[in-house]
Amino acid sequence: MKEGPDIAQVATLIGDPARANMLTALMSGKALTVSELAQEAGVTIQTASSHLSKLDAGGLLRPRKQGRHKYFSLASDEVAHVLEGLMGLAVGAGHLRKRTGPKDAELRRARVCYNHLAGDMGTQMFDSLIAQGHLVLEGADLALTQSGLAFVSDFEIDAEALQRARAPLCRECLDWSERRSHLAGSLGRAFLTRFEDLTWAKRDQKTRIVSFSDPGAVAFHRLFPVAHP
Amino acid sequence: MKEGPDIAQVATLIGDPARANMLTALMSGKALTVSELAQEAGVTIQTASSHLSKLDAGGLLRPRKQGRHKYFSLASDEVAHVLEGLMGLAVGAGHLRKRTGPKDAELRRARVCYNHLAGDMGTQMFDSLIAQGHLVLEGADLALTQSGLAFVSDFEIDAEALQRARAPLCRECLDWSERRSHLAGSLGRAFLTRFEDLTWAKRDQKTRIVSFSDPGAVAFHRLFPVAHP
DNA sequence: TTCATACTTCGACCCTAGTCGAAACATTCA
DNA sequence: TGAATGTTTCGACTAGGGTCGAAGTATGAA
Repeated sequence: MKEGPDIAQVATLIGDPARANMLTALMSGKALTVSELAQEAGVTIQTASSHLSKLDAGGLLRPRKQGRHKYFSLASDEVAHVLEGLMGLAVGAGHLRKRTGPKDAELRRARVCYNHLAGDMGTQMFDSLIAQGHLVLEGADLALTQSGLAFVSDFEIDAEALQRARAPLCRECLDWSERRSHLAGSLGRAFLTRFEDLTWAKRDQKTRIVSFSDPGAVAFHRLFPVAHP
Repeated sequence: MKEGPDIAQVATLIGDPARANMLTALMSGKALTVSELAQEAGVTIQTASSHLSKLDAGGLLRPRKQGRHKYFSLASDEVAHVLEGLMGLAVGAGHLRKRTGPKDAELRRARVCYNHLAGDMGTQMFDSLIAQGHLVLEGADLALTQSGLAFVSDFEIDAEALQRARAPLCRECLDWSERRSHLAGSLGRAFLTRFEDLTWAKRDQKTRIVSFSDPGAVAFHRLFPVAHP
């Protein structure tokens, strides 16, 4: 009956298993080529190409051509956010791909959500920033306080430069494993990058797992203490 | 490659146009029947029933059976949140839905629902009983508290006798004009009977309208005060 | 009881959309 | 230039699922 800009088109796009696998792989934040995504999805390159052009036409991807390679990444934080939300619903429905394995535990502890830190440690960081008064919830929005600005500067992140960019500095992202919020936005990205620069943590290329070194984890917990660990 | 929850299943669920229309209609927060949702989606009732059972199995809906009606609402805020995100991704504006319900103002105000009071005054009574602590929600069930028992006894209703009968004492009933809960069960029936005995109200046999006398309405509102009338 | 309403299940039709092989197109390198 | 690699397009096949008619079940009304 009523037609229009419906959520069905976008959801159908995400709904195909091959495309969902591709999008999940892109949640690592890395840009991947057609061949790589074909392997992730378990289909041939021709099929993958077809899927990717559809995802691109649907505005979910950002393609970048480099020589004879074509790199795809998620179009925006909003896309990643929706995907994370869908994962939460899938977990709630009990539709896990496989039973909880060792990799699953690592994923729950710390993983990459598009380009920022998610999992148990992600929510810990978020909670700690809130508890210390560095971050405040202003209605639906998230804002960095004065003390938060100083805290971030001490950690050698140039928040003011990030603020000048048009991308939102702080955003809340709902965690599918923890069902709680963690920090997204350009600040969330900056934190993860900083962790890597300090060699506190390392991203696994194949999975979305973020593995902290022992001294890195200690430093992390010193920086982001929580009341009841 | 196959880590994390399977977003494809839930996305496929949302991806069908008919189901997407249903979910969009439910974004109003109201509970809708199978027939209503069928009309919203532009499909037959059989098709709608099939879709709704799938959405339910996927954990996206919360069904409530009410006599020969079956009301569906979104399962949680998380579902609504994801749908909102999908709408954001879909280019273009959303569409407004037409409203449903009885047109007659008298029916909206007070009417008989099976054997108990429904309509605006019915939900007022329910809300007031909850607010005064006479009634509590215990999970999915509704229970009369100690103070509620005294309150009912003061109103000369023998709740203990009703409790001995096999019919449930308290039941939640979803209002078809207010789309909110009111009191059903044998206690709900007893309340309405008592209103009639006290000549506070009179029920019209043909139209289901319950008409309160002026002093009856005053007494009713004194007995069941609400915070924001 | 009998009828009416609301919903579910069954069966069959049909059509979209995912899939891959083959081949064309594009880019880099020797 | 030609060979190698990466990606896209075309065509045909096919499975899965959305659709509705008809029959079946459940609840309420007369």
